[in-house]
Amino acid sequence: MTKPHIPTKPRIEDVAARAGISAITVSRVLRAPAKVAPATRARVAAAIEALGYIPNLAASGLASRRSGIVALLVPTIDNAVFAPTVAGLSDALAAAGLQLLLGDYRYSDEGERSLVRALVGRQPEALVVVGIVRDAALRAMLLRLAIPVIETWDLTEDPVDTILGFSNYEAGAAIARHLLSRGRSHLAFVGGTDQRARARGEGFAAAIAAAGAAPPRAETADGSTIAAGRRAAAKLLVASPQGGNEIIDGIFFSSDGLAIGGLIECRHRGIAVPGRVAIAGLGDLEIGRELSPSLTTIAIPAYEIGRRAGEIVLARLAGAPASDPRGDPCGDPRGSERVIDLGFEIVARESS
Amino acid sequence: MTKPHIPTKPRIEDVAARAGISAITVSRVLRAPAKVAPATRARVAAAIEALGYIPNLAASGLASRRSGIVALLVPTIDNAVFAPTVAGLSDALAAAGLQLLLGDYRYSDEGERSLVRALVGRQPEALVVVGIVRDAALRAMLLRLAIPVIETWDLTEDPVDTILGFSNYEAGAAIARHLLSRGRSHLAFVGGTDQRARARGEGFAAAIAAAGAAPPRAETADGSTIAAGRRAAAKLLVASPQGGNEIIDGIFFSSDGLAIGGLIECRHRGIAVPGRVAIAGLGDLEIGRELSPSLTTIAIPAYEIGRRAGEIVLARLAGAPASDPRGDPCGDPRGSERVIDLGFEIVARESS
DNA sequence: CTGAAAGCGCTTACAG
DNA sequence: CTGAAAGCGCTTACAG
Repeated sequence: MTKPHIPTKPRIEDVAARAGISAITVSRVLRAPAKVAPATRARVAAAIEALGYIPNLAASGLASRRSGIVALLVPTIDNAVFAPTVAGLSDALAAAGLQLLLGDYRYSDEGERSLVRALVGRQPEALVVVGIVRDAALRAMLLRLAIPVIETWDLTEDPVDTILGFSNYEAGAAIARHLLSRGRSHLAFVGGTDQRARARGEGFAAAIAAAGAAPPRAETADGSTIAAGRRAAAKLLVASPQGGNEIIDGIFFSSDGLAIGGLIECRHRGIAVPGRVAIAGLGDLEIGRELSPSLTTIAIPAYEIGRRAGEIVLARLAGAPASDPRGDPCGDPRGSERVIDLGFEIVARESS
Repeated sequence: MTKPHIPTKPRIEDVAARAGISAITVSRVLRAPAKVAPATRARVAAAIEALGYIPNLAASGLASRRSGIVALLVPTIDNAVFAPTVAGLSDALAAAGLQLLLGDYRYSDEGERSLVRALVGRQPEALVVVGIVRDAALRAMLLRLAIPVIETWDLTEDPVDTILGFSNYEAGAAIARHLLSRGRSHLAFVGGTDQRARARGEGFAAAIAAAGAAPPRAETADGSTIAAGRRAAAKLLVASPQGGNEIIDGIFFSSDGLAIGGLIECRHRGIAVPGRVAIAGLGDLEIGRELSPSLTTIAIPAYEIGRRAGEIVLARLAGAPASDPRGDPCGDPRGSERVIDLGFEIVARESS
């Protein structure tokens, strides 16, 4: 008596043979079990179990033209502020059995292009991007793809498809008004070079101009580390030769990581916060709440952005129409919005 | 004169037709350009460019049996300590054109099983896991898969295939000895419920026992948040009814996030660190270096773990043999090591 | 240096 | 409720 042969990598045919039926019925048990007789279903299940069969999702996706993949493009995975967005998206998609293919382009334009090509090659059913796709060729490519493309963490009037987030420009403006309302008049901005940080800086400067205050000084920071924040703060806090009039009394850092560096640099230099200088960041990291002084920040609904992006993807895959790119007010009333503002919140704490 | 039709989703056949050659030659241009005549290559490149052709990687993987995917399984993406490992792996794989498929099982055993099945269904060429695979059925499945499986962030004598990391048990023991050497005698451990945190706690307790000191108290923490660290610290710092003899003078938290919570709870309660209680964590987060007092911690080569894991995967895919599971000392001398200890480092700072 | 044939492991209509 | 045929978009030997 020989043991039945168990193939190392069983295919659907092996399961079918063992269950004494055809491959197509095995496929049905996996995809539409209600259409299969209970007895057959049980035999197939037993065969799957016995063989340890795991469907080849690449083959399945090729045949069905549904990959079961949603691609997510982030500037960098190594930034705590995006983690909740990834988690929110992952939660929303997991419920529908969709897998997340994560690409991290390290804030490089060239990296973004080649990464999108690599991700798109996997035939994702939708693409979620942290940020706005600016490259014209890339936009054109995504448009032709005809899959849902959800841009996030920003707003624009002409998204590729749908954008979901908040206005970085308005966030910068709001924190400027907050600092001005606290009596600060010599403000500075510390930000990264990415588009969102720049927009925050522009809004910050615009609100200051609108209030008639002195234009803000600006320092560039690499990344979102505490060390980068310290370096930028150090440059700003060196007393200028012109004297007291030029002394900065409020700094907005484009992210909490940088702002914490600012807080720490002030402590090291014996500069009182908020006594002599007020400090604010963005992201509402947990540590900012716990420091002394606690950090004023702009809270972003990061998890919510991810979750809503996932829900929009699911609705679209389930057949909801894309919104009308022409913005026709008489268009299909079911057409979803193209621009969804989830807002932000100024969280005033001890540092301002 | 009609414009040539450009298909929405061009296939390799469309490119071939436009270049006036066969599909197989297009495939060669993509995979082995040196084998194609330069003139042909140029025509194909022009056609690819004109059509915006992006190869279907699912079809390509199915035909070639090489998916170009490496799967990475992490307990949670929402934990800063693993981010460098993801980055290191991503860096190593990107150089070889391999894509990272990231799965996040949220510390749930059931989630781990179903996630592994989903990842494996994509036919990854290797699997990297943060942690040790303990589930016997899962181990058996991975063994049958016959792909490289690299477990990380821990050590064990019987990895599925290869393990790369450090001894969590020894890390706990080392930090216990450090605290004892600082004259601390009433120690406590705060840790999560995951396997690695438990191992750290066991090593901690064992070293304390070996030194003849009082056994450590232990508190469980959920996750790795500052808030969880504060809660656990608060329980430990309540003076016990028995009086001074029971007062804890040193706490090891299984991660820096928790330890920072401990630091903050002490500050709120007016408990001197390290005066009355010493505090230590694990992970060497940037913030720990900058706090006052700065945080004593166990530095883990997290980026290095990811990068080395990637290099091992690449070597194996390039044909390096798997090490002999039987550990035969006379076996193939090229066989790579099964257990690679990258060590850890006690970073003594002000908090201890 | 280039191509015709076969096949990777599935699913989609279509029949019955 | 179940199955035979055709095909998803590629690549692998094999020829020439």
